[in-house]
Amino acid sequence: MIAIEVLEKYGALKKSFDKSEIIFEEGNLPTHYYQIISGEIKMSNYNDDGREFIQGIFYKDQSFGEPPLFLNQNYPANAIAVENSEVLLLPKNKFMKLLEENPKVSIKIIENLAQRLYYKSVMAAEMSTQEPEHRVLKLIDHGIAYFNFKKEENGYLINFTRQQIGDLTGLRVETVIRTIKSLEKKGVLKIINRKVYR
Amino acid sequence: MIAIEVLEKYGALKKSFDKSEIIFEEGNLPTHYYQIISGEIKMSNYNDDGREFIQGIFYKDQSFGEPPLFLNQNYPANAIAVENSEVLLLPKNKFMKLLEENPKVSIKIIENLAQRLYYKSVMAAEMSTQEPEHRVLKLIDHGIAYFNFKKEENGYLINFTRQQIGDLTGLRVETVIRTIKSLEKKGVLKIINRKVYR
DNA sequence: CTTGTTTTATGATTTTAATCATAAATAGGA
DNA sequence: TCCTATTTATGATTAAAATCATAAAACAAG
Repeated sequence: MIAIEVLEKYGALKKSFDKSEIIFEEGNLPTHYYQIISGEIKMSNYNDDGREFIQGIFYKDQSFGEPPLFLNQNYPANAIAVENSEVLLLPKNKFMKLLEENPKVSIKIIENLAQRLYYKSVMAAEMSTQEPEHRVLKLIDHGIAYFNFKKEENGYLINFTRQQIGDLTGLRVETVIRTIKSLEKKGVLKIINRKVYR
Repeated sequence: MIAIEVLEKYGALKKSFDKSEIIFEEGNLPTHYYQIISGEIKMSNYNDDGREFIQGIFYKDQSFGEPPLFLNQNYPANAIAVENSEVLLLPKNKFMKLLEENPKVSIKIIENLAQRLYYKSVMAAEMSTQEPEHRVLKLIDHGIAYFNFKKEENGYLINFTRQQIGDLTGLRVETVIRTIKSLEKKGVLKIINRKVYR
């Protein structure tokens, strides 16, 4: 998103997070801008009885957690490293200075937020009104464009577990497993030794 | 959001929409920035069997439909006037010029998008994992802060129909009616001649 | 290489909101 | 003011995904 040199110029520091390590927690006030150098970070909520909902998964060069930073509101979700990851942290006041002095960066931020809002709009409509097959397929097709699914000989490899797909679509693992099976039977995707291709 | 004089300086024109009139449709490419002068606009989707999902409801001084404008993507939803409304329209190229020449406006846009993303994050988590009572209550409490619910002697008047609440939360009217009844019985809100107060 | 954990898998049962049916109350328009 | 459409309301039934139970396969860690 923002060039690393620019971030470092304003005083950003690199920090490493082990797999499963928490980066920030729901309910806390934001203090930094976060941008991923390497690894994979998820933002998610846990409801009253421990069920997870994944707000989004972020990769190299992507930022996360800005909305509450701009609004001075508490984080609505947790950020957790899915893999060992390196993240650049820039304190809020320095980040705001960076923005003021680099109007082009503001445009980049706008485009990024717009992109995420677009994804949320599409998924919200799906999740509220559509049946499981529709939901899962929409997530997968969206993922091809926005998550880092890689094209292989059998199609795009959907490198999400069934559980992750469930947590992203609001479905249960068993339902996802059955849904994917049914989608395969209909020929819209392939399962090759348990991996899903589209 | 953006001062009317500034918008007009860049060539924005006022346009009136009658109740139920369509402002733009899902699938079309954005051409303008829209900001409400008066009235009420909803953005919503219709799924395969005609069921509606309301993405958001917007009032005086609010803008809508920017994400696809910034991304050059098709609108993911329709915009329809809920009441007779007046809207300022600014063509995309002039809007982009305005942004470039007024960095402070960019910050405003960022804050606005951040706000909407925050709402969507909260509602997405609710809609995917929580039971109807939780969902409806979250929408109402969110609405007190962000929709224009007005404080009256009995509390905040939730000026949504049961159907609208359903379309915003992904529930059916009957379920919303029963849920609201049950919430009243628990004492968390009031129903006074069919109107809901919180 | 062994062991513990995660992921995928399947069948049976239950729960819960959707659906269907019907109607009264209210609001809005002619 | 009357008529029509919308909104609220309630009961009965159904359908669909969640839940529960159980297990094999794959993977990761030591």
